Amino acid sequence: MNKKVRVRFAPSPTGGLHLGGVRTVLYNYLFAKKQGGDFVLRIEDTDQSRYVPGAEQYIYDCLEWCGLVPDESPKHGGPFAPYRQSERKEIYRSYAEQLVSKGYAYYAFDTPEELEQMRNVYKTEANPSPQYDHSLRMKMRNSLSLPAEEVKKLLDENVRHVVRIKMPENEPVSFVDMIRGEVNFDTNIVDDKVLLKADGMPTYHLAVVIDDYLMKITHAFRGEEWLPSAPVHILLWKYFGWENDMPQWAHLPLILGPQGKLSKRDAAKYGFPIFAMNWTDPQSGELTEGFKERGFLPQAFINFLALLGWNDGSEQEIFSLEELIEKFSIERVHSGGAKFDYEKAKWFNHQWIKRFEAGRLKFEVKKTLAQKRIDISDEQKLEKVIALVKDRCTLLTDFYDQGWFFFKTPGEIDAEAVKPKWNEAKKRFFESLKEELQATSQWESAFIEDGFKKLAMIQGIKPGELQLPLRIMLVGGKFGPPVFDIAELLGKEETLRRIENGLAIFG
RNA sequence: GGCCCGUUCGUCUAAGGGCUAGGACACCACCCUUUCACGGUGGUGAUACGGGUUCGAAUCCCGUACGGGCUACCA
Repeated sequence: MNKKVRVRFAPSPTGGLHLGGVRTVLYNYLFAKKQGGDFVLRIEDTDQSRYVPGAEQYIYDCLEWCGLVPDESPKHGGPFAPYRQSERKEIYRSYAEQLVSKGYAYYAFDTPEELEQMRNVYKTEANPSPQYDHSLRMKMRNSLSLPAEEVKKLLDENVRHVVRIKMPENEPVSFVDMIRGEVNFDTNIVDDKVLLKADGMPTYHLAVVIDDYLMKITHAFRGEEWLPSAPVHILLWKYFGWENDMPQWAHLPLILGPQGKLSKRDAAKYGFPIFAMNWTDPQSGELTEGFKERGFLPQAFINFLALLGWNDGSEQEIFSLEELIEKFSIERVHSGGAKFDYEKAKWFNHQWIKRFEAGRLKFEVKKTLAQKRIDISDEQKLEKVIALVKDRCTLLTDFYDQGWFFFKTPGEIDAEAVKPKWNEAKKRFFESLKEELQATSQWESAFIEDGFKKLAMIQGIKPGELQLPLRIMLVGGKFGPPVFDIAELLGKEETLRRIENGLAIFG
């Protein structure tokens, strides 16, 4: 009997979607799709104090850009709605109470101040962060330590309280991680985690177990930072009596920055993006640039993320999403963290730009140019420009630097590159070139080059010495594709105009 | 401090007991190119350390070191 594969991702709408998050989605998605299963997106807004308006929509936007569209989500709907945890409050409460009545959890009435005090009192050098656990719980104010009638009174009076799991003493917990193999813990080292907060919202620990169960999740992938709390989740599955339905776990390695874990500071310090798309914090107004806006193609973004911690064992590096789905295997995911290398990320983008036909890039390039106030009316010309310059573009934004002069007459001209070697003979050459081009009816790169070289020979000047001045006249500087290709694309009229301009400047 | 996870060129990684440890990014040189790139050829460069097990260890085991994560009414 094969259960249909269902994997889930549970982002919290607290800000930008970073590389680690996208990669987790990607691996979830690849794993599910490979087996014809479902990719479920659940919104983890269990902490309303951290909820950022707009962040949920932003997550959908990022996933859509990446091409990783969920089968079920608050936005897309599905058979297990609602998928937003704030809309499932009642469910969590009743399950938490079930746990209390079974004796696996208890009510705790300690105030934040009392918890703070506990931590200060029991803090020692050997134990810098004392935990609310089996050794201390009887010294705190909860339904285990307090007389039953007092507990009842407190509950009747609606005194603020939480539900905590009662972690057993000295009980080994082990599970098999799909990436790491068997992982063992001792329950002594984990504290009595809060399951239901005083505001009635669940913590991640409770929500993840209940929702994975109710939504029939078969595989749960998440970041390595969750490994230490895995025993809490394993125990909850057991306490609810759902052990046979527990998903298989995979804890993905972290993505690291140049010095330790990848952070927004790294992004600022080293000048590379860490979010999929631009994220503006609605509170501070602070903008963090995304890969999309930096000029990445989603195919390249997905490609390099997939390879950051996984490979198919061959030497292939360029994969489409379809190929990734076909070749992905969780067994080949690394257990060690991977440092993010922006240079390599750019290389992937370059590869994708090169492999795409000009027509396929047209839409994106047009947008990029529009941002630099170059509006395209002639789409055919744009396509030709793209075909001509794309091999030298790493980011989509490079199309501006490589191609703006096809659409705009250069204002500033790098005259210094020409003037020192400028003379009467060269002036005469360009004047006669102008006349010859004027007269020609054939306007094609090879033909122009041929005429140019013949004329140079007649006048006794090396063509090489004349190419740079021509280039400067046409584009304004020492850059761009082969100069006669530029002339062809520019058209006869514009080429002649720019040669005239150049002659006026060089004298 | 405690617990957990990890460790192959600078970076991402291949090699799951057996050739001179392979590839990619980056870097360097040469070629191509009378611009800048692309491209081509070649080069520098790694099994953290110490013990075992074995005819044989990057690979299995133990210890050490280093790195990372967790240790919240955050996820």
